[in-house]
Amino acid sequence: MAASRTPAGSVTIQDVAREAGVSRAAVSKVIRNAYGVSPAMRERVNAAIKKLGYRPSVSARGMRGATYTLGIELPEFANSFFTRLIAGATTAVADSPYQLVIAPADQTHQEGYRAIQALVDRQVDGVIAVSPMVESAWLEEIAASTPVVMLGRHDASDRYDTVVNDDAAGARLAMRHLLELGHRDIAHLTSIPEKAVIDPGVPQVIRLETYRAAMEEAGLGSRMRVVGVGVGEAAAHRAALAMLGDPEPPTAVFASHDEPALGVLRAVADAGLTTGDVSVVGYDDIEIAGHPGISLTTVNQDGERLGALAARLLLERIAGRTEPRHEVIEPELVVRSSTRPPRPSATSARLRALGDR
Amino acid sequence: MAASRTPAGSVTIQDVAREAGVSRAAVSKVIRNAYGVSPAMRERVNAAIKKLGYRPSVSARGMRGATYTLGIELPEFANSFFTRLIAGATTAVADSPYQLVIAPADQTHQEGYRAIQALVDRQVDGVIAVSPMVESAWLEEIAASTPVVMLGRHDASDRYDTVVNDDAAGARLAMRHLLELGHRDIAHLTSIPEKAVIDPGVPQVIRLETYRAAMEEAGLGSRMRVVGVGVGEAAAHRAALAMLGDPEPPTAVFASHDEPALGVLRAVADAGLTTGDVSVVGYDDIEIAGHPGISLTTVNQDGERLGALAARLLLERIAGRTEPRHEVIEPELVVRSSTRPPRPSATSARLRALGDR
DNA sequence: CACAACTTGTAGACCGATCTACAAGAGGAG
DNA sequence: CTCCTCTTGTAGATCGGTCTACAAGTTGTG
Repeated sequence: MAASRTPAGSVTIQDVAREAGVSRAAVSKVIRNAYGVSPAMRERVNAAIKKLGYRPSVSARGMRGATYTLGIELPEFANSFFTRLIAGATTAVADSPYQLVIAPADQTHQEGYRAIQALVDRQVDGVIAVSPMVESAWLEEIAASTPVVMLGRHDASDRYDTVVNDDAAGARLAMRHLLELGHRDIAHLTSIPEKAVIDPGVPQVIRLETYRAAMEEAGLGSRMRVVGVGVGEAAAHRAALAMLGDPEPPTAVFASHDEPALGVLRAVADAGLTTGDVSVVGYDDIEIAGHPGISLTTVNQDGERLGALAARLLLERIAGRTEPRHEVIEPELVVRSSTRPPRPSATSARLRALGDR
Repeated sequence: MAASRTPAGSVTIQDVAREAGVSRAAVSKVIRNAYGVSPAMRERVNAAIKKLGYRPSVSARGMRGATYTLGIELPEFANSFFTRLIAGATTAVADSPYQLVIAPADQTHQEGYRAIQALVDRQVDGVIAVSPMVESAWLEEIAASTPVVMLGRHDASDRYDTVVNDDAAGARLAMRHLLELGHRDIAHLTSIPEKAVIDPGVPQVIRLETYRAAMEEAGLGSRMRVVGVGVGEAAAHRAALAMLGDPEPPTAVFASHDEPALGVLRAVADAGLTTGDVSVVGYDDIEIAGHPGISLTTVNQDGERLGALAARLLLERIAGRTEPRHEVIEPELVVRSSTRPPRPSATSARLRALGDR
């Protein structure tokens, strides 16, 4: 009952060959721009292709040659930073014969593996992956047969390429900004779940370590406060509300990403406070951060540039490059109105009152 | 020099057959859960599969059978409504053997065709598409060989399924809300570009027509004001700024999507006004709309539900259903603080002054 | 005990491309 | 004119699965 998968309309290379009066091999040569084709034959074949509306089967191609498909594994779509990557990659491959295909991976731990494997199973010619959580050894195994570019990984393997922004530098910018404004009670809200075991080299970990180092350097080691929430705005909102209810709440929060930073902003508003009371810094510079209603100070890592660069590296690998490349992009601090100098006395009094009730 | 595409590690069905001491056909049966397999053989084969780490090649499978791949064509990632669809579809196929794969299509006109075609070329078992712009006739041709579910299309074909929200009802909710607040000068900002020729049946068109009808019904036909901007927040921002500079600016703006509504909000802030001066209503209820800094009144069309429903319909089609199904989801108005009663005298005076300078 | 019906596994064609090896013909050199 | 090289096109193996047809064995029935 199910419709036939190859209906009458489906035209194969054989049909084109018959129409043009040549062999299958000849048609194959023409569509691949291979050597050994006379202009006359090329023309006849192209005419036949056009006339019949022929489209090569990617599956059949994949069995021997290339699929002209690049796979991107993405762990999250809610965070618009990730979607910027796609925009960058899309434009980078726009006038290549390659088609981009995205495999969504849920936040859960195993999903990164599943999605990348699914792409490899589908014979993509190369993979760009954004899961910082998968093991390096496993990736190297994949990379042995399929070119791989990893985004946001600081562990430099010589089997795959990496593109990262300098998370240490970015986090330093954020912390210096808060310290220069005069903040001393600076909390860090990280997307690393409490008590999770995680590779070092993951952006969040580097941002966390940089926070710690900056606090120590400033002689504020005793005032460090790190809250590990998972992924998502909602979790950050809850954690921030709890934090603001503390007897001694922080005067500034540095969040590991913009998304949780939005949650903090929401919590600040919910608590009847403003960013004059509690400064907030994010990381990513997602689109909405610049909106006047949000106006979040954050660290910009140019997502489109990262995505485009990753795509270019992947194309180079496919073209034959084997020496690894590891690109680092410099982040920039974007100061908006979510960060202000602290109001020491008034604020702490007011917040203490809030904590008491 | 390029790495071999099928390295030493690549294990085929033949290897598994040898390891288990059975035929290729037997292994094939086991992995497809086909009839005619004894428990003993199943066990041996599964053990061999596990031992060798065998993964079936999707390309090879695609040549005869299924690829267990569902394709989603998406025109936009910046708009988080679209990404919600993915979340819904992902959960809907989570415990099916199918893998979701997304093909990005740029905003430009031809891109929808290109992306859908790319998916079909890759032998996906079914397609969910969100491009309202592609021609129905072309889609029906595609649908003849590959099951298709269209999102956000009101033209009910009997060759493919559709899932839409009731755009007319949603737009009516928005308009009624503004009218009940007392607004009379209501402008409509639509993502339809000026002077574009577009299928009726496209959500934006239906929202536009509903706006017109509501204005006429309320006796405000002469006060209709429609501005066609393209896609994107920035374009809406520019258009809104121009509109607010008018001698007689509107007291409320109904935008065809949340994204341009954000642009209007930004323009309102830039002009030194608030939503007390100019009310704004969007459509989609994207995540950020609920944030206190934005607090946009909008029409919620449950993206996740739409996506999940589309995926379910697609799975049904793949399973053999041939009668078309056309699902309509009822939207809901979400009132937040971006809509307030108009301030007739003060506002117009102030705005007029603004227009004069 | 003969024959039917069912179960279990295999052989081999097939899907639609790519790609190697080679044949036929054209042009050039000596 | 012969031999060599280069160009142009073809035949046919090959990729890794699926699936049909069938053989062999097992169980049931009258």
